[in-house]
Amino acid sequence: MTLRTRFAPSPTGFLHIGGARTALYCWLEARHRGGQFILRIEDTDRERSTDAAVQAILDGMHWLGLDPDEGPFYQTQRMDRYREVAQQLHDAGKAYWAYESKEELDAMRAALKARGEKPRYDGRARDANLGYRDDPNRVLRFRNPQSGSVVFEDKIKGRVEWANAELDDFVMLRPDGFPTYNFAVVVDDVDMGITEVIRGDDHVNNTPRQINLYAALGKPEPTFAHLPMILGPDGQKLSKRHGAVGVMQYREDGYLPHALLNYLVRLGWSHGDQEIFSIEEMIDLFDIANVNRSAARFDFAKLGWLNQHYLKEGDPQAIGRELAWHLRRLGLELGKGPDPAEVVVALRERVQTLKAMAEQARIWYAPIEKWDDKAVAKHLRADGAADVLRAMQAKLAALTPWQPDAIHALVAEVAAERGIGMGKVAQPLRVAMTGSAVSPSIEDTVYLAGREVALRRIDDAIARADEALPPSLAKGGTE
RNA sequence: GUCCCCAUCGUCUAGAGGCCUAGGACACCACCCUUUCACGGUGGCGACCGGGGUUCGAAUCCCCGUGGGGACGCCA
Repeated sequence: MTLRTRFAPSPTGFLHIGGARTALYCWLEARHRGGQFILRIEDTDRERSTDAAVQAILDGMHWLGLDPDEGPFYQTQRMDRYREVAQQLHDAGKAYWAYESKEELDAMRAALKARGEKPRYDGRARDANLGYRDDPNRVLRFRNPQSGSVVFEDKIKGRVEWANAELDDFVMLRPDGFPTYNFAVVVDDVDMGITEVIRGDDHVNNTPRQINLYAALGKPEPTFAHLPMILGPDGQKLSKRHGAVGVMQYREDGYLPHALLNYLVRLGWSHGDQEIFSIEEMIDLFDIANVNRSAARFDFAKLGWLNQHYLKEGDPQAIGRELAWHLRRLGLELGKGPDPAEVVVALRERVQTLKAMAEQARIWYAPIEKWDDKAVAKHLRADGAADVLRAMQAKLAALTPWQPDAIHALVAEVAAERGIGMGKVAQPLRVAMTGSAVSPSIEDTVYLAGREVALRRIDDAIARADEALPPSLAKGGTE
């Protein structure tokens, strides 16, 4: 029997970062062992499920490259099957109808809790033999064993034992005939031939119920692996206030899918001291049995480091296409500036995200918007700055070919002619090109601007140097 | 409240009784490189939650405590 894993999100929002890791592990486990990865949308909660959320999940998985071998399957399209299995269980005496109202159930739980017991269904309809009748409170409950215990070998947690006395007769079918989670999951996992269930930690205590269901159905149970949670940087449950939780938000924030995948795979799993994993290595080395037992905190700093690593290592053309997406989002016209792939090479050692890269690249696609007064005062109004700029302008106007190396040579030339340091030439020129004292190497900065723009900006800079100083900087206060 | 799970540097982790004076990475600090900012390089700071056992020997095994997390729905 080939291994089959599945990722089964409920479409009540975007693809959560924790869900993305679960999906990744399921996908890796399937790839590693030559099995199949199935996607199933658990949309039986009609109140909260939306089509937009389904699309968001599909988009997120596709962006990460976690495409399923089968699916997506939708639970709402399998209603007949759930009713069929429910009927079968009922006829075999393994499920029964119950009619308690919400109020009655609440009162029951409150009473139990008051006595220091776990709040749960007390099974009052279990042997009442109420049969089927039309009633707004009608639910079908599973007849869970009352004694003994359920034992399973979790691939991550090890041996887990659960007393049946802790479990209650959970609802399988709601009044509207829709299945509940525990029931639908088992029916689907059986029908879809799932051999290995990998899911979040929060499902461990559903596992014994589900195993009892497998037994009632007379089906072999799959193996289980429960992943520890991902916490926010403060150790609390990861939520919106921690920043991005939706996978597509990471694209907008300028992260590469590979970086996110690499970060996620190391969160709870490791292979010795290795930090960087190609997709092939992940597939080759990943083993669900080596996953940690404890929860991990999300660390944006490390994600940023990984992202920059992939920015530096990746193919500039491919990253350039992704950068183009960000440039357009900033409202910049690609036709007005350099090839994004060249921008990638110039900026990838200075930023951690594509978003930051696009913002820094703005100077090559649009006029300078912001002038750093301090930089202007210090470098443009410095003695000799105007002279240096005019000299550079003249040489740049005649330069062939228009290449970074050649531009660098001009800067060195101008500095040598005047017996001054490179910084005395590069900094005024940098401020002229960008409006600020910080940018990539001066030759790249000038080269990417293009000759026409470069010459014009030098004119502008010289004019600006003659303008009145802002009061705060008027008296020689250049620092 | 009841049940379940977890516990190594700030963070992610290595560690399967002696290889541990506990290793790596991110972050942080210092220095070097340098036309700015970065990148890079070198070095530094920094942890086995506490208490009992078991053992010649424990970060590693057991128990208790403490702390954290999860679950207890006609949500998934």
